[in-house]
Amino acid sequence: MMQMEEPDEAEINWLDSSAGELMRELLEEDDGDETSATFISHESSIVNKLISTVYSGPTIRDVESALSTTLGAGDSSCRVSVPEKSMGKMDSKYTLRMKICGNGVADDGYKWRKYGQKSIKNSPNPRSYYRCTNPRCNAKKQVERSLEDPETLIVTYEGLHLHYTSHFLLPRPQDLFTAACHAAKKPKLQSTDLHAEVPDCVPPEPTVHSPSMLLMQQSQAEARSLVEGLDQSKDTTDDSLRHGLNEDVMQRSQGLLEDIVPLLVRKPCNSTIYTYGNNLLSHESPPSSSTISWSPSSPCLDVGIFSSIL
DNA sequence: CGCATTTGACCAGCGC
DNA sequence: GCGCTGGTCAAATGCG
Repeated sequence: MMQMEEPDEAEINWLDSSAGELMRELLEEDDGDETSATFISHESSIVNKLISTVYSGPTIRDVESALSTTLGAGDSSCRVSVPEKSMGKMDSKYTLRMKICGNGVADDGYKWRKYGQKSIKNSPNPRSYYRCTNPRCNAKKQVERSLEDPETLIVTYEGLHLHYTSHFLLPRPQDLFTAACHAAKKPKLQSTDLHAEVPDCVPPEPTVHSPSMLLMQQSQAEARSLVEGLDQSKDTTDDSLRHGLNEDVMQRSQGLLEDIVPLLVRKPCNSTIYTYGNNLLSHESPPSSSTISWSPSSPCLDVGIFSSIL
């Protein structure tokens, strides 16, 4: 990995301790022999408290983390880079530069509605304004072609996705089979259609290698990784809570990082060479099925865990 | 018919 | 205060 700007350790530590303290506080409110049913009844309050307390939005660090762990080896048809000017900013607005992928659309796993287009001064390329189609979500993005390289899109994300991507709604493996069959029959490209994400690498048959199944496997691996991270970081975590998390996260989580890092950033057209700042990196090893990395000090990914329970 | 996109109008912020 | 610019709104239009 290249030289990176050090994260704000003080902020991370504060957020982490806040999350830990809140979790302990919430657990201490329990009577100790809580059933999973009552655990479920506490989910909303736990999630709300955690979100309102520790979630400060996705950071460039999260984007970088996702990039560093999810991209494998391959061609350079699609690249993602984070401009250095965005580094170190801990707000919810960040800019990505990405090479135009096969279909020419910067699909990122979310469904966006275009609400405006504006020609920008000193730029021959208009800027398009998109808003997440989910009414509960305030996420927005701006897309414009780079002035220097017309094949590069400059995508500025703003706001948070407080919901699942549509593929989260494929709740069970048996449903995935049906969904995959349906997807294979429906060639229309949707921003949420995984065929648009990986158009050349997946056979249309709903096999275990179909996009949905791969995503399911990856998501479950991610969830497993996250729960393990929770296990290790919270020694005082109640067993029933951990069990409930395990069950729920593993059964119902259809991906976690999507709420923070757009899917394209995580899996940009199955490409494997990406840039970060001015550095070009290539990965020799193939993508693994369990690609997410999680640090207990990352409050944003903590939210990923609990939002998956909603 | 419902939904997404287009596009001109409108508004707010900023610099002079 | 005025003009410029970027961002958003909303009616019109297109498409499946």
